Amino acid sequence: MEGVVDGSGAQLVVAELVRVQGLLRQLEAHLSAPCSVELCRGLAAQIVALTDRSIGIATRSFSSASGGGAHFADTAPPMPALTSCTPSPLSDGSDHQPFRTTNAKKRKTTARWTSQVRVSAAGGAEGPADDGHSWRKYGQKDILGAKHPRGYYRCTHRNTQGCTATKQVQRTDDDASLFDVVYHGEHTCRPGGASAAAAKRPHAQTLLQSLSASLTVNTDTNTPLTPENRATAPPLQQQQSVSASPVASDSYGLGGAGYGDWRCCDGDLQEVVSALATVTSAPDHAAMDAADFMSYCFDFDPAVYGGIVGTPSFFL
DNA sequence: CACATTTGACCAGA
DNA sequence: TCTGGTCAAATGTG
Repeated sequence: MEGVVDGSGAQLVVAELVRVQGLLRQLEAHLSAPCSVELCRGLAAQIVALTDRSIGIATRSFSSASGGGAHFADTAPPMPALTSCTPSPLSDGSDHQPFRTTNAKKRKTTARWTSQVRVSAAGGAEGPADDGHSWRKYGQKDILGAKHPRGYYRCTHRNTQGCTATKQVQRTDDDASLFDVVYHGEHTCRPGGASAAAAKRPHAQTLLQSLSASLTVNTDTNTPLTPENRATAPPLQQQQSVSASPVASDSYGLGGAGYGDWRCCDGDLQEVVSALATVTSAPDHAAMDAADFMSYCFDFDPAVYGGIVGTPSFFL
């Protein structure tokens, strides 16, 4: 793995995971016998808080590592979750292009963006590390006030698979080894380089997705928070955890228990326990360093993505 | 030959 | 009018 993680951070993460596991066992014991809902709720809240802390530790540990190829977004903005990107026509109707029917040069609205990350160059390469998708450069612009031009990329499979994902890459002014990468839309094609990394974490996505859904329900309607009903959900800040972790605070669901009107659903606690227990009892989890933990729990691998950190895709 | 990159021009929103 | 996002012809590469 390319990313270098300091040992103290990894130890902290492991220690936190051990505590999570202990709480899960307590919760399991309470669930097997009649118990106070409030007690279970309290345990669940502790588990959530510990999970957030673990993620935060892993993030900080990873970002402070020196010499590695990975850097985390230091100012990751809150990310509006877009369930789909508006397909843009492949041709438009400018005056001198008779085959165009609509205007594709129309500037996209800011609401279309999905994530912004800061990544490092791969081993001194000219651009950021491979992010697992294949991109085709379609433009470059000098940006006012910026030292370096901005490159515009779209998914190579735009025409063959209708994938509308695009990204913008710009070298940062203050550190030439760092790049700001803004992704638009979502990939509807199959990634290439990420497949190997995905194979390393066979069930983490599914488990954490169900965990997220289980932890976050509307207490008025008793319905889980889903991409479909998210539009009617309360403001994002009511769903966020108090963790300072950029990953956790940008995520829906995990930090949702106990905050705002969206609380842990008692009936789903068993599922939560099962999901968290599986994650924390993952093979060799005790030997995981921070990077491995992040890789296992979230949909990215520093070795593949060069340290990209955004909202895990399954939270979008 | 197919595909990717470069680059000047076009265009719409601010 | 300025700025930034996109187009598309020209060019490069394997």
